[in-house]
Amino acid sequence: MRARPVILHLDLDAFFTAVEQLHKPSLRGKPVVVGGVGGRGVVSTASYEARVFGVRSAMPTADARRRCPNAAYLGPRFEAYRHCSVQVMDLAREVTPLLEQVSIDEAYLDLTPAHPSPTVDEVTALAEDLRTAIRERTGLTASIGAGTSKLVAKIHSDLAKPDGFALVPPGEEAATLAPMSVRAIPGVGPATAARLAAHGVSTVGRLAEIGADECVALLGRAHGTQLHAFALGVDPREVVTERAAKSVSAETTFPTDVTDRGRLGGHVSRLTERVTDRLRTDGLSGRTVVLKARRHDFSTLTRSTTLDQPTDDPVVVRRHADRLLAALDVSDGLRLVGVGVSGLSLYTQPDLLDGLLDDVLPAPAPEPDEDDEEFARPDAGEVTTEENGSTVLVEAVPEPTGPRWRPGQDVAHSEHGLGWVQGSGVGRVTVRFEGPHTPPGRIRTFPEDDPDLAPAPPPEWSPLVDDGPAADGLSGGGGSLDG
DNA sequence: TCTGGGGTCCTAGGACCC
DNA sequence: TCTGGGGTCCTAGGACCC
Repeated sequence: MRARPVILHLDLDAFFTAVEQLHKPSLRGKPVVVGGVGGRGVVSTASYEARVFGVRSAMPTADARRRCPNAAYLGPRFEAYRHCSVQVMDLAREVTPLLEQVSIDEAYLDLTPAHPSPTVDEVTALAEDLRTAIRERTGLTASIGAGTSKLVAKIHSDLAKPDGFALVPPGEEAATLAPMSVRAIPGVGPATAARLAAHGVSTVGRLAEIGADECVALLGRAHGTQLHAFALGVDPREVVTERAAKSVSAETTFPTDVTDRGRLGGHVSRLTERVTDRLRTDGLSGRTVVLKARRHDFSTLTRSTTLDQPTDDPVVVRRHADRLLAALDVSDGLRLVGVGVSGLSLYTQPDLLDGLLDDVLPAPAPEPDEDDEEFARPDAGEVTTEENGSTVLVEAVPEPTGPRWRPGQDVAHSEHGLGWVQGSGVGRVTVRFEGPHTPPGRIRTFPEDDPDLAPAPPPEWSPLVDDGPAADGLSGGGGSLDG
């Protein structure tokens, strides 16, 4: 049996908004919210300045705007976030190769390979050196938790936020967790917490006391067993560098509910395209096609079919998704549709039987497809593809073109240079001209279709450039995210 | 206030097989 | 004629996480 490892949990602070403040000097020290900016958008990340007003992740953006009208509301720029994430993870892998990235801004590090049994002081030095390297090389702040398991590391990176470090010495796990709320345990959400509360359990220590059997009776076999072990500070989960994907999916929420089957079919088509594109990029095929629908009352339905052979063919996936949609009652309107493929494997097999079935159950005829005002689409053409020897007519599926300019978007102007979209509407777009290493920039407004204005790639923050005191909200001690 | 999009894991019931 | 248990696969829904 393996000795207890030392595990770090690395978590970037308010990651999306931190990148925005890094790239947009005028937003440093100000409330910033990244998320959906449309009527049904929700908050992905609120900067610490916005959290003061009660803005939180997963809150409807409309609610956030009421609480904090003066914040900058920006759509996400995933390309920029991914780039920063890669830089951070590369720095972390210099500490240990045994790194498990769990999301764009989070990773577990097992120190064992390079440091088999480090002292508390050594772990502290490694973690603080990594935090310093991340700040100096990327301009971002990270929090780190350390302990003998993923559980205590994760809980303590959270407690260390923002821009901090927290360590639980070996042997002190259970005592450290005991006074905490059960909600501190990852996996205990509102429903589980309510169940436990109904039985008088609100702290981790109390959860440990009630015993495994009662835990299982309350929460089910798997969840109950694991949660009781967690409450005792026991977590045997290992850090693994790679994990195989189990499913690939895409979904979209409409600005207003949709009842028209033709339009729903058009969306299913585009979603299918996105899913199969990603399957093919990753060299994956899947046997189960899943259609997801959310109704006007927010209830969610899923319908699935499992094929004899795995597929990555958009024609095949779309045909099954269409059939699943056709069997659904949409008369009350849907607010969301999604398409997914699961039961993934690494290879593709020709879909012979599926082609035969197609002759018996023809796909519904494509209906005319108009679109919501917010997603006006260019004219759809038609293409034909060869499938199993017969020619099938397939509706061409152009991506919906969103509004031309999105808040936060990077742009270049032929005369004024690089900047970002502050807002747009009524035929105009407002741009602030600044970059990571300029002072806060000036605002100019242009016609929406100004030929001198074009989308631009994300800017890059570089440690080699000195911003100078005027624009420098980031260097030095705490960074821009405190408070 | 009215709820995104990408995932993972678990449960439960029914079909089917031995 | 009535009654078994276990295992696997499939489908649907729900909790949870970032």
